[in-house]
Amino acid sequence: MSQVIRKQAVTAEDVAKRAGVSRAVVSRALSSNGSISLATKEKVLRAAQELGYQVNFLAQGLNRQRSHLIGVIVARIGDPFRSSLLEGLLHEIQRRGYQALVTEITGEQDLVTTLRRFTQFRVSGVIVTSGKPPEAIVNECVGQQIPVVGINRHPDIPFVDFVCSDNHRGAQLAAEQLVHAGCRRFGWLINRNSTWAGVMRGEAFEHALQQLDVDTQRHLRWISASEEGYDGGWQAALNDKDELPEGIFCANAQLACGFLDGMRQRGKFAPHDFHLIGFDNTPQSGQFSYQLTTLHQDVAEISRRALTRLLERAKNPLQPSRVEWVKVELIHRQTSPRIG
Amino acid sequence: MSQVIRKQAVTAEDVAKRAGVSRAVVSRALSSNGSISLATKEKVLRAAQELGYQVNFLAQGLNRQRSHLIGVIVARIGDPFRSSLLEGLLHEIQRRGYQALVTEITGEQDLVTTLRRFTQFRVSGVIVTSGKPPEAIVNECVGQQIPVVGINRHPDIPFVDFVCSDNHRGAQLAAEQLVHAGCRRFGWLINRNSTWAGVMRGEAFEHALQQLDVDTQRHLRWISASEEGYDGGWQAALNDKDELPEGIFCANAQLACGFLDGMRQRGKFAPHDFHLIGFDNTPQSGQFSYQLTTLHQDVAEISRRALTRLLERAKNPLQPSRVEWVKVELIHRQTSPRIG
DNA sequence: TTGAAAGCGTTACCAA
DNA sequence: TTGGTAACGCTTTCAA
Repeated sequence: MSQVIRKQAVTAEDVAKRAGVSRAVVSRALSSNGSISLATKEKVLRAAQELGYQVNFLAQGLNRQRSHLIGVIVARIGDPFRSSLLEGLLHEIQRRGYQALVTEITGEQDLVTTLRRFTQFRVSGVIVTSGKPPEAIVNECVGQQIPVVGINRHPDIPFVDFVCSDNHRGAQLAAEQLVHAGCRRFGWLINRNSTWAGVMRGEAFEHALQQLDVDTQRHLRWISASEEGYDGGWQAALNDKDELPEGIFCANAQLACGFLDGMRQRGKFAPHDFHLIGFDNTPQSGQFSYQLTTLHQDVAEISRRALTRLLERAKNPLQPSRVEWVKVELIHRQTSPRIG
Repeated sequence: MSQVIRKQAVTAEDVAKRAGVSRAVVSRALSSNGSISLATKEKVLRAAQELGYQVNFLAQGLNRQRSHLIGVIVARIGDPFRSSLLEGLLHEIQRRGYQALVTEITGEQDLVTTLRRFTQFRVSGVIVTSGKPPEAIVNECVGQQIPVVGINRHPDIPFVDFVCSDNHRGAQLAAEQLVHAGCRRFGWLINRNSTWAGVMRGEAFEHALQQLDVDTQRHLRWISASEEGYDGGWQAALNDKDELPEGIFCANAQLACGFLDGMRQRGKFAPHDFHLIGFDNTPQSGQFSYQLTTLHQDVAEISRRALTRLLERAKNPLQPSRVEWVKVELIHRQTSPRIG
């Protein structure tokens, strides 16, 4: 039979009493901070165990001026890539003994509110995976010694670190694959109001094609989607009435899947009628119905690096801003098969 | 030029000094808790504004014995339905002025750790979307007056509320659709170690078929997937060598998409060779390549109800456990088209 | 090594 | 209506 016993939480005071020592000793025993004899330490730990003592993180954080919380800013987690990034971050945050505070923002203005709220909780760090926080509010964080790291964001804020997939290399791999596959006319598919990462991939793609002697003025065409995600790609495929390029590179996976489906609807198939390479390598892109050739973003590695940067900067807040480029890998699937 | 000014956070003391009042008055002015004259209130608010004062939530929480945090337990957010549920919950939590503490668990044993950690932050409530927490630890929460609500979980813990999609009604709608579409032999696709919700859908499906005069002993067959998600469905389709049922109901969307693809691989297509109805209505199920007929789970409504339950129970912790069934809707798409 | 005591920033009770 | 003050539970300095 289940019994609910209403009880006050056990405090350090209780443990101290039971172990016959002072509150201070209890604190030392549990935080291994300050000297204590092995005997008393064990005595205290046993007492704590017996009483089921749990530190009150609010009190601890108040005293230390820092909680064990890490704030994470996300957006549109319905998007498979974003949810897998969040998953990676949660995993890493928890692995290192922190607890994630997650906020989903829907517009840039939410960023200020959110960041401010994070500071009110005295977070140990902030991870921004979406939006571009105004420098003023980021400086408030920096001023309060709260490390901030941006993921796949434009690295242009002092004292903030950035971890990005290597878009440059990714675009290069895509360009090489398409050129070697024999494509001569190219397309670059991206939605309006794309993120910095998307824009960068496009520029890098153009540059990489030029390096491969493609006359991008004549043979590279931009295909613009009016909205983001699957629907954007779908619409773009249906609306684009110009000649279909032979090799298309796309800013992300969702857009690519939508485009692929839109083209199917029009009776055009990859790789027969065109080649298509996406970005992200979401689970969906590997499914039977898509089999999208794509650049893989190493979410686990990105997450690890983000946390490492955060903890590094906590130790040394004023070190110069660092940018880390995480390796990407070309996954060969049906929409642009491996050559040779 | 950006300037980082290192500064201590502004405290209520600072505001008090500036407004020429006591700390206590500042607290009242901001929390509208306790009496205060309009004049002084405005004076204080102005001072707070000028100094950019932000309440320290750690201190506030310590004093009030309750933070503005709500703990959310999730798993496998790579799964589209789960990420959209999380999205709905985050939205609702933020809308009500709380902050979400999110933990992803990978096994049942993480639940205890997580729940305990939530209590250490003195959360205002806990939302469990995955796993089955041991009653003992839930009772610890209840004992500390922390409301707990389960989503799509088996409602069997005292003093805990539950919000579930109406699986019973969903299965009934599916059965009716399939029967009316002329199916005579039925299949029920689910993965081993399914959640309670999945199992319930299966039982309800069987029951609904019986109500429609189907001899389920002879004409309902279970198709079991050895793993969950898309891959589970895919494998099930490839491995299942018995006669293909005419009408198949599936425990969730991912499994259904995988099954659909696996069948395609085998040269079988819906709705030509069989009908298929899934659950969840994830974005993917509406895409051109799947067009899955499916039961829609109203994530927004589920989230709203969950929060409402939580706040209700905070006021009245010992009220009897409540279960709310949220309406589901059959979305007619290609894998089992609307009849007539 | 240990304990006393001074915070950490709020809130809430109780007098005034 | 207001201000003083005692919590809230923990950490850390400083003496002992």
